[in-house]
Amino acid sequence: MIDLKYLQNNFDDASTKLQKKGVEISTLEQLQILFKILKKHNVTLEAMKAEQNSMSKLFGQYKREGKDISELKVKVDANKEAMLPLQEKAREAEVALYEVALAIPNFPDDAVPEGADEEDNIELRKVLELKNFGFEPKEHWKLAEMNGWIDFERGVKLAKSRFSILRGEASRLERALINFFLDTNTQKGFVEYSVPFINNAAMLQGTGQLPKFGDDLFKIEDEDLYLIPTAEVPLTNMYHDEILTEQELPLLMTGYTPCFRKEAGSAGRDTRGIIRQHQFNKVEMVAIAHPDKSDEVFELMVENASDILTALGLPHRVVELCGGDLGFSAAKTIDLEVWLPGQNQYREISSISNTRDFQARRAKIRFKDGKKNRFVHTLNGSALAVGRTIVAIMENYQNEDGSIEIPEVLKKYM
RNA sequence: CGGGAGAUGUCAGAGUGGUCGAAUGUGCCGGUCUUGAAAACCGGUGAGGGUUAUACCUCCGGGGGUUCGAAUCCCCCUCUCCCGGCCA
Repeated sequence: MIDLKYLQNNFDDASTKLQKKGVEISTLEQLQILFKILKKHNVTLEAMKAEQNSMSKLFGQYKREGKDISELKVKVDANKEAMLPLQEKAREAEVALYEVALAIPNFPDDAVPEGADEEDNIELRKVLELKNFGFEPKEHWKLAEMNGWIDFERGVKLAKSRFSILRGEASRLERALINFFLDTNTQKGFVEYSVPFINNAAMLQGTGQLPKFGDDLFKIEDEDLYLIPTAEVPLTNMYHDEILTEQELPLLMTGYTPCFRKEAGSAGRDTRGIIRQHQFNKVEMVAIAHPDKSDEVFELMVENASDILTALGLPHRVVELCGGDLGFSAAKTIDLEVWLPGQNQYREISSISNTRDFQARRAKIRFKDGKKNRFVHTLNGSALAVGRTIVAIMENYQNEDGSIEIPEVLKKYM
């Protein structure tokens, strides 16, 4: 959630920033009004409560001393009655405020490039030369068929479209990649976790998926539970509603989980192959950092993900997202896009974001800065998306006859 | 899933309608004593919000109710432990 006090005191600046993310000024004006109303109600209500408390204390004292209480009772009853409608109003104001506030995206950093969509993203650098195949490289779904690596039809039979089955060597490759990623991340200082793949609604609100993006989530029937769309949710929310010490920051975490997404708005996109599935595996990095240090941690995460691709011999480019392409929670995002020769294009394989204090505010993750509690910064990034790495290996390591080499660094894992 | 017990400050643990934000012990901080430490003794010490700082509000697992007033009474939920069932 954005800092409502900041919005209150720097309205012009805040609204300029949020226009980069397509937020209407009228929405922000409404939010500002709701915030003022709630504050006003709370101030009067607190004063009335204080009055009520002191009269109640007197009440007990009178009784002990055997004094007459009838007059006091009239006053106390009147005050109580006067509070009721105000309490109701304050409650309504709070509900209305949060309904709007929870749907407002994060401020982009000042340095984030202007732009409307991915066309305006900035390529920072390319890593590794593209390979010259000397023949027409095939797309991964063609290679999957030739090698018997992916069973698309039976995956659909078991669940529905956008589910698939990896077979034999492909399945082993997936297992090898997960281990390779986790080992690499651990060497960089990230602590490995195995977490629940189902989280409750409060956690999904903490990282920003709820309430606005519930349509993208698989919900457990009759329960307050959802399949996680990314390990970012459980890893970040491990510290939900906690106050950390400054010494334990930064907390660097990594974990492998399957991810479940409805892909509600993606009908017709990437329908062939396993680029876009309802269930996919991912190894995630999450960091909880001191606000003054989160930029350093961000660089570490980008470098780590890029190094993994380099170790796998996969050409890729590093792209900074423009304001219009930033996700809901992100203040800044760098995508790593891997080269897919079969598709003749770069495709996202990792996305690393600094959410600053946006998620920390929602999830109430703070640290002790002297006597004061301050919000931490939270960061997340893939290292890496496993399914898409398999695609990239298939397309980049294919031979003319359709056979696929295994990258050198993975051989000890196979 | 069935039966029983429980949830209070760092921890342990009292408190069954007002003087309770909460006894006592423990831990922690400071002091006395000591060459130094330990022990002993004395003093201080819960959390969140809010404020420049005070005031003030909230918090005894969570939510609702009764009452002028709730840790304490009533209802619902969650979690933990024990017993039984089922089970990887």
